[in-house]
Amino acid sequence: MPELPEVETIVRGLRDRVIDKKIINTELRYDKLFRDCSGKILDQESRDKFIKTIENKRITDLRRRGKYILFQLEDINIIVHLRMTGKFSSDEDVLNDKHTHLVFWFEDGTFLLYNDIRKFGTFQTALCSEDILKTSMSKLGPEPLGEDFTLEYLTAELKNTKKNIKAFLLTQEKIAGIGNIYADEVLFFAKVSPKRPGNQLSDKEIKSIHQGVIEKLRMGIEAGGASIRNYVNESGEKGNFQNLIKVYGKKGEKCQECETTFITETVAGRTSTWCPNCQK
DNA sequence: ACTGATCCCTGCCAGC
DNA sequence: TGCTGGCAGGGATCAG
Repeated sequence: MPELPEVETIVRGLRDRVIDKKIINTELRYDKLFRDCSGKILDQESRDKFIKTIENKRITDLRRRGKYILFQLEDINIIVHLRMTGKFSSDEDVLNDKHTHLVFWFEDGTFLLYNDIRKFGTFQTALCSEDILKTSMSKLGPEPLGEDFTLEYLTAELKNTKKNIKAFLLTQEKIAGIGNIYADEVLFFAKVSPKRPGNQLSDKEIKSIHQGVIEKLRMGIEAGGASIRNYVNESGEKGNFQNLIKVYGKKGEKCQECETTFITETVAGRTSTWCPNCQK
């Protein structure tokens, strides 16, 4: 599942491939893919209109914000969220795959396709900059690898919440880009149980969580993401972070630090795995 | 302020 | 073998 490091890997790989390319045709095969800025599925008329609007536009920029990918097409924006299984590819073998839902054809004969087995991914259209402000992307909290994610910020937010730390880490409005894998890994790193309320964490624990967020996400990017299930980057390559995972998904396995058997339970509505001995 | 359920969707796996 | 049911998962949304 693409989280910040996976999305970052994809965007880095895609930039050279699509920036400055002019779209001459948009082949949409799944009616529910496009949404408006509030997330509502576009009806046929709006869809057709939008596709017409981006015809002959150039992709002028491609950026990541949290887990979102922002395509800038001159004056128009498309905000993509890959959710669980969304992928971009330029592989001809995938063109006719039954899960390929969109193909952008470029002037130079190349193409970019979007493939998504579970169809959870979304393409939000933002026709003007005011539209962007209405999307959930603009409600995101600080980038965890940016300068706004300071220890002071994290401390203030955590002291002020009764929410358990796992739920907090997954709240995109507080920190952008963390999902279930990196949340579990960060908490193992920080030796904190996912169930601990934010306002009961010590300064030392908050510092470890802060450090863990930065360290684990950096490791994830460096490894080219985590290929759990079927994540591959824009070139169809797997990442390596799955080999560096210490706790996520290791139900019934033993902690490599202390040999205690991990606990797996639903916390914050997500399957969570942790070491009851190391993580207090 | 926060929790929990529901929805979207398909692949996969266990059980019969 | 082939069916069925349950589960996984991000995030929006809504009820409590």
